[in-house]
Amino acid sequence: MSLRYGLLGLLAEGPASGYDLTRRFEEVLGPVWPAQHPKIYAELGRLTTDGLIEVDSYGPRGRKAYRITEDGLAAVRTWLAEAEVDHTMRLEPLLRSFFFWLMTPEQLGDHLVREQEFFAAMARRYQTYAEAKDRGEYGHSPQTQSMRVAVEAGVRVYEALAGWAEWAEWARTVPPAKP
Amino acid sequence: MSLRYGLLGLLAEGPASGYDLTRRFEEVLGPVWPAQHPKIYAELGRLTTDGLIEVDSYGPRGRKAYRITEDGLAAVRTWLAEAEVDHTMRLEPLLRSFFFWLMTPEQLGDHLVREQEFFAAMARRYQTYAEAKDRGEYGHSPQTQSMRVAVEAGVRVYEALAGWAEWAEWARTVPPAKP
DNA sequence: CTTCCTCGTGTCCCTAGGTACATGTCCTGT
DNA sequence: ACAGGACATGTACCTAGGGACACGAGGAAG
Repeated sequence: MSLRYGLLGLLAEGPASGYDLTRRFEEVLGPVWPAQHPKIYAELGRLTTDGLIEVDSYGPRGRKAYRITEDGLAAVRTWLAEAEVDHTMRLEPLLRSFFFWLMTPEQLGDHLVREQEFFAAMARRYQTYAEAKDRGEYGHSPQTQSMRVAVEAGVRVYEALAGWAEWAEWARTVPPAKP
Repeated sequence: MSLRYGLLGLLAEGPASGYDLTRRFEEVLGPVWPAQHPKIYAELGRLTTDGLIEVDSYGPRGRKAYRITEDGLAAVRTWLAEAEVDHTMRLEPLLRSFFFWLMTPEQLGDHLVREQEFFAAMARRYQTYAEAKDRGEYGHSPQTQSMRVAVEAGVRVYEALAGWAEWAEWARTVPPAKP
């Protein structure tokens, strides 16, 4: 159901085509909620049938821009305010960490360094966005303020994971003193 | 594919039944990789066919304990060492944050407080595990050391999210000074 | 002795996610 | 003139996830 509300949420900002939404999903929402174009086009069809969105305009190359309806706006708002938050976090790197003891020290060292670098790079990337937003590069609309909040989450979570990988590498190299 | 390797990883620690594995998944791996029993039993069947696990013993009430084979152990090790890490993180609370601007201030305040409490409680829960492990309550086997590393990730990520929710609430109440 | 809970295995089916395939258009640079 | 890339929409199909349904056995407490 989250894809549905993700699309409605994006359309609440203004009309957009399936192609636009696909790009926004991969650029913006990608890391927290991946969605490929086949799913998006299919869901747009269903949303239209349900009257939550409607075609706003037709453009070149068969482009169809959709607009959110009153019902659609009400539906996202209800979801945000009333639907229970799903806190499950599916994170393969953490699943793997349960099985680190099956790796050789060299493999593990390698792995942790690469993971640390990956997470640190992601943290920096979000940090850059955050700074651009704080300089006002994207304006001060409510939407960009929400975006800023989301970006902050990215910075903090990726920094936490980078710190964790570093700590794990340290804990591996310097094992706790045995009594 | 991760469920498959999750099961193999758990079986690498010793024989277990589908029921055991279901409980370990929901107690231990649950927050990072949920799996329900129907999927687990089905995957155990496939793993047996592929010769990666075999039946270790039969118990009361039709209980079947499985044991990992040499091939199975090799398969997890290969996965850990060679398979590309999937970094996608599917996190509904962060998806929602992109759409905070659609909520009323009261709804958002409420939501953020509840989220902050949830994440803080999770962080405390993992902190408790971590402390118990550091006191040596679960021994010092390689498996528990890996578990300790995984738990540390839980503590750090949930603390980061709790801090984020608190920051968001603060940023909401005290908006940045406009130039 | 019976009731109830936990243990224990499994099927069915619907929805969601993801890859591959298919097709056509407009614009830009050479 | 034409080649290549970005724009744009869609179908088909396979796998993964998750809830509902189904059934039965063993053990503990009353």
